[in-house]
Amino acid sequence: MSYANDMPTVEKVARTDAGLAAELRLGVMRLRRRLAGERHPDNELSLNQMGVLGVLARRGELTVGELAAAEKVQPPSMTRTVNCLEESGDVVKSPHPTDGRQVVVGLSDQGRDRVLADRARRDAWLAQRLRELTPEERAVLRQAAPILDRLAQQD
Amino acid sequence: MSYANDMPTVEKVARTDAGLAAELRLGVMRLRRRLAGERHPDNELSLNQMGVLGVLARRGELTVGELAAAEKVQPPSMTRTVNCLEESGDVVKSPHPTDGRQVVVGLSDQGRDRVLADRARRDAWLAQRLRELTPEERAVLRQAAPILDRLAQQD
DNA sequence: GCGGAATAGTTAGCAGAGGTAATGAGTTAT
DNA sequence: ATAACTCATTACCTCTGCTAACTATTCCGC
Repeated sequence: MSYANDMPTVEKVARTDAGLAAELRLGVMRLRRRLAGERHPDNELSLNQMGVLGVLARRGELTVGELAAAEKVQPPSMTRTVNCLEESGDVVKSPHPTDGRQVVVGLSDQGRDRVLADRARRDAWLAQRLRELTPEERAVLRQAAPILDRLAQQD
Repeated sequence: MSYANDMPTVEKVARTDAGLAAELRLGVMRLRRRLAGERHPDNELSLNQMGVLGVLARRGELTVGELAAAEKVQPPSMTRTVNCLEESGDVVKSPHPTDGRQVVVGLSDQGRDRVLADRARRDAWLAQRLRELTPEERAVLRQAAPILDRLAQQD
């Protein structure tokens, strides 16, 4: 564990909750920025679009509202993302069978293909970095990932 | 450890590096989104501005280029953020003593006051959530925070 | 059954934060 | 002295999020 030595940016000040909050915030913001930047030319889908396709791949067809809740965005934002995905032919919108207000969104065949191919490329950078970590560090992140997501899910 | 049960969004698929990458990406993106939203009215500084003030508070005066590198953004983006902070009186720009091309950015007294006051408010939401975790979970995040930041730092 | 409240989605408009390309000013090297 | 490079800035564009306002549909109370 020598990584703290050459890291002037994040010192070991995460002792208090406030300190941990600050460190976590910085790390999350920077990592997300890097992730957004690591979008090769062959990957025409944005991070958000990939996120939506990923949720659809995991959970099957969902309504716009459910997608918005899952991704923790407001409905209008999800409408835009879904419209964009529909235009590119990756998702299909269909009317809800019993409730005429709702719209059901599902993956198209193209979208299903794409989510696999693009996910591999999309996560290549991060997966490569993960591979460069020690097994212990990976274990920490493996435990941390669901906690992070849970933090994001809370009201 | 029962949290995985009521979390359909993030299953325990983070066994492979690719799976971990995907989970981590989702968690980071969602948490960052929540963080950006949790900005009370009395907090007039944006997340990025806070980030820059935080770096200056830790590392002292830096040039625009160094700040851009630290926050992993392109120089023009940092110029804009710094200009905004200068306008609000939180940082001071001064010419580099030996190199006329560079611009040195430092915290003003007001900025130094503000970084303390606002950081407390800014992290209140996250700190509160952290307090609701178990000590073990906090320990995981405490280990994870520097790893996340290190992932973001890598070329 | 019908009229008002609630809900789902959309549209319109705005702000923040990021990027690239081109420019200007200053420094370094030939 | 001039050519080449570096740092910061300017100009412009994109993406992604938000709120507010509107439409369409459903649900509820009478």
